[in-house]
Amino acid sequence: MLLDYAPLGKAPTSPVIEPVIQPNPMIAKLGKYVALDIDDQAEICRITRRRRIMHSNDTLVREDSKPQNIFLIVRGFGVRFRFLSDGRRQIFGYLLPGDLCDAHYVVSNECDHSVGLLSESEVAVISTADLMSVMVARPRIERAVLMTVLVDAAILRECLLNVGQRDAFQKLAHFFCEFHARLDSLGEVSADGSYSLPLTQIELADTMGLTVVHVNRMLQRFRHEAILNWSRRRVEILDHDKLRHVAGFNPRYLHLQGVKVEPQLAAYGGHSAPAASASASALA
Amino acid sequence: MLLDYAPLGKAPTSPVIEPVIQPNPMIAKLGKYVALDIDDQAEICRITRRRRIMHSNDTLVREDSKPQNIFLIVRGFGVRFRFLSDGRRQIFGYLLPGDLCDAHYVVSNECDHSVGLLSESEVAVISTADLMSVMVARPRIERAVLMTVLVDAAILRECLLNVGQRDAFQKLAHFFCEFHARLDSLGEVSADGSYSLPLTQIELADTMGLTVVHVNRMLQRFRHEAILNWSRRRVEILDHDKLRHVAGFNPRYLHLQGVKVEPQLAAYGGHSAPAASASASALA
DNA sequence: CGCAAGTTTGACGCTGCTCAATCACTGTGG
DNA sequence: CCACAGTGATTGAGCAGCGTCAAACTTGCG
Repeated sequence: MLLDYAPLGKAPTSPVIEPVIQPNPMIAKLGKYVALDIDDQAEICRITRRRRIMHSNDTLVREDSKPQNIFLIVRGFGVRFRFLSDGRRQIFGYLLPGDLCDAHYVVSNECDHSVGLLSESEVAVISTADLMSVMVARPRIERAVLMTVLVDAAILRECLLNVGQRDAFQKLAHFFCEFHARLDSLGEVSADGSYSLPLTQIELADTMGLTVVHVNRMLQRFRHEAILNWSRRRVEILDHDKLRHVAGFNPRYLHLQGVKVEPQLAAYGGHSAPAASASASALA
Repeated sequence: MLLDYAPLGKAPTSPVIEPVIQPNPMIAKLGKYVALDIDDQAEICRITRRRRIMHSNDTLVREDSKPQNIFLIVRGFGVRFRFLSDGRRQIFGYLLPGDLCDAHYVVSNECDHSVGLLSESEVAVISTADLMSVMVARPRIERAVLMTVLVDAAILRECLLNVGQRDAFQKLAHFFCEFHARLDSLGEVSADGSYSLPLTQIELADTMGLTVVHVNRMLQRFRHEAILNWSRRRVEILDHDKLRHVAGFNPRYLHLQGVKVEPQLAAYGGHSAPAASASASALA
């Protein structure tokens, strides 16, 4: 459901999409939930201007630290996780372009988990103070952030269901379905249905509460049953129906439904000069 | 027990603490995160005025339905859960007095899970339209709702860690620690450290992804090791240190820290000076 | 080229599941 | 007042899914 805030800018003079200055994945993401007006978009551009290129295995946020900054994934792939004292690790979820990592510090600036990167990534560095003041000044942005947090929670619930109730084979099937859906909505799935996933089997194991050895055996089973092929950081889905069936997958919880944005629109969901934005009109 | 006085009649007697006539668990809860002014509180009272007494096993929200109302637990005990097609059930969490069930419908009014009651409960019935408009009109309330959603997500992450990484004995230990902490912050733990928990072993099993049989055996082990006693819907902690040690429990994720409110203050909105100024400065 | 990280394989064993029966408690109706 | 049913708790025997340990192999990278 989208809130119908009236855009404050003047009405569009033509249905033609305005020229775009800067593609901004945060606008693309938040715009899925709330129709942002031109000033909202400008503010988002402003606070996400500071960019940094970071590398695989870099840590964005360390557990127990009190960061002054919040990060946004612009390009790349992040993980949320926590270690137990005995070395076991639970992965809580993955961050894709447009994902904020994370709004959580608004509650308490002490982190209850770490965030790392799984590939070379471009991140926007947002000062917490900036984000806070923008959220106070621009209710639509606060609402959109609330929405993303709610969707994250839905993903987390699904993950809990997965880890708690399904067997190893089903867990993996569900995992691959989820990433297919999420990456597809970002336009990151190739025409042949394959997608790149920069994880190791260790991450898969730590996501589902399994061991690497067992994950490996299940992957072999997927290959053997001609359902799916995982190799060199790429997932190739051979039989999507069978995969969905094994997983019992229902993408509803991802809340990607009607709002799948065309790749070029998503990329250009950014700051446009005088009139209503592409994403706002797509959502009206 | 909870009567519906209008709080507007009395003026604040001091510049810091604005007395609230009516004990309202939603105010108590939201007030932990954001300093609500007297008008915020009045609005909350207004939208939570419609009350209903409901029974154990009643369903508040059914998966796939499109509810027009959001419920708030005033007194009692709720569960969030979802069934899989083969009858397995995952419990996502429990709702205690003050908990909203749930803000989730703000994103999409279709529910991805059900909510039921585990004891006779008093619930406030809030129309989604009311909640939405109050959140738009009163940014502090929206912020506070965002906070509660973030805390819920933190609880969910901890639960995932629990289910994914710990063995059955540790899972249960952690569960009992969490409820000790949450109920303690509501003043629901007796002096001897015991608390009432209206669940069956079936619920415990469906919470941790175990079978009833195994849960039962673990409970016997807790008894045998003189750590904890579970009988007739009551948890009696015999050795709190040992329990915490087994669980590896760190209550940080609950975000109950400084803000633990004295029972009588909780009734009055938790609006004590230091906590209020702390969260107020966060908003400034 | 050589090392480190990740993947794959095999043997073995434990944690937790399945199935199935019995027991305890509570509320119901005759 | 008791028979009865329904729900939950408890027990036992047997077993399998997944973990552990250990080693070999493969890939990527400096």
